Amino acid sequence: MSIAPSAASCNHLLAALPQSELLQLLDKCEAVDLKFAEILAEPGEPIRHVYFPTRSAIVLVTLMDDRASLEVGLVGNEGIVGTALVLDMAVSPQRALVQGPGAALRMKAELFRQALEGSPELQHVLKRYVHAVMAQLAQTAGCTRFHVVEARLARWLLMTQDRAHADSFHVTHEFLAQVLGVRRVGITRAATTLQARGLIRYARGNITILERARLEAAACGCYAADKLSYAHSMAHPPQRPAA
Amino acid sequence: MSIAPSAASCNHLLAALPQSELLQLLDKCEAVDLKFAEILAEPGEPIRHVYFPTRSAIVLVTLMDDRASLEVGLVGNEGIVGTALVLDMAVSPQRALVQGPGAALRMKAELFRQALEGSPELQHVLKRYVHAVMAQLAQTAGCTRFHVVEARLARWLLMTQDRAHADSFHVTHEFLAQVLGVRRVGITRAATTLQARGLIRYARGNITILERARLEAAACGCYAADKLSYAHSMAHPPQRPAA
DNA sequence: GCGTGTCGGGGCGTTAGCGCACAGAAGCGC
DNA sequence: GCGCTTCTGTGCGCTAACGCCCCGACACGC
Repeated sequence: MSIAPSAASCNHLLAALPQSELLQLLDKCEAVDLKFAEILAEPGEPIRHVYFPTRSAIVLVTLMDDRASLEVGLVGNEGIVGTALVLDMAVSPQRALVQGPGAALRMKAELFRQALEGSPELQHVLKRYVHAVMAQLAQTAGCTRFHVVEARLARWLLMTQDRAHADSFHVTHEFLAQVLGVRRVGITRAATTLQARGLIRYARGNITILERARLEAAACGCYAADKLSYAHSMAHPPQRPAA
Repeated sequence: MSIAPSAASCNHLLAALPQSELLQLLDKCEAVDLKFAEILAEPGEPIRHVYFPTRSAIVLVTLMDDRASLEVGLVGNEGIVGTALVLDMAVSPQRALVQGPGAALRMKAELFRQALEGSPELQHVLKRYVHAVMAQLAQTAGCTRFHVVEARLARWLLMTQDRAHADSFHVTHEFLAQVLGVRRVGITRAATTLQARGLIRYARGNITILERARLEAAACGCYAADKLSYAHSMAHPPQRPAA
């Protein structure tokens, strides 16, 4: 099975690789179609595949006591699911849950590990991505602590839009509550306000972003901070640090 | 200047290295004595040195809008300050602040980068440490969201005790408030309760842990979870993943 | 058409933590 | 010993979010 490099380069990490490396990698990948609510990894369990989303979005969720959970990462076509492997670990620390169904490339963990070992370029790109994830994680932690639900919701919608590449997508209040670590009612309130202000529209799980610019204004600064930090982490990805 | 390997191996990461690698590394290190409240790194600024604490503790703090800040990491003799370098990045995403003054080894960033490039062993150990840090970051994010100040304070004291290797250390309520991202008064309340229950004692910035076992019971499960997760990440550190 | 499940909305009392302001107490320099 | 600074304790009103429970509305399958 052969995957067109053009399709693969929807993923920014893959796109950052030199053509030759990319082709080698694609040889070991298979194209998959991720279904909504599919679980790609469970905390404590060995990682079987890594995923390069091309047109899909995955949330990383940390599970606390029983009912409580919290999003600690959002992966779209700028990233990869399975960062633990980059850090020489075999098991996932979080649950990876498909939120935006769609296309992704996946690769068996063992093949990925080998590819990594053989390619300093790949290592470099992925290490920088891991750095971006860490920075985002720290930002999210602060955001969760200090910002109100409405602003956090706005931020999340923007981040998702960036990753889903669509103005509208499927997410219920219930799901958002899990992700943001609040009650469903909290989401309802915040979403109602945003809708009343004409920034979004939603009905039965389908959310549409109407006015992106104003939604950005409604979000906390974390959204902008994240973008900046990501851009900074991934700047000049094809170069080795020695360069 | 030569540093005794015995002193160096107070740091778990260094201790995990083969003797030959360790000696090479120590050659490029210098022993320093970190002062309380010293700032080792600022967000956005290039990292000048990495630090291997041997008998000191450093907090990593993410700065939000102006007054607000939040601890996102605690580094003692199990870790290193400057993980960004392991991920091929040159700048620190957070502020690194000395909380427990004491001895550390430090190394110029450039020498460290070279050492890293020349030693897969070192890379391996550090990558696994980065993984542990990430896992802890996710845990902390959830903890900050869901757990009450008292439990979080208990957890923090335990973690600090583990890193400071002393039953008593210097931290004011004000400092703790910054670190846990709450008001000073919130700390006062929680600390008063813990003191009334006989778990700790404090006076003018000097906190003493009296009953560790009961303090562990007062802390949220995150403390235990962290320990487990760290142990898991650092298991078999000297082996390559291929082994 | 009708039931059933999913989704969104509302109410009500409770609570953890906030912001602010002030007061006592212990250490430190001079 | 005096005064300043740092550290800790208290009071008060406020608010974001909680837990719980129920209702209406829409959608889909039969």
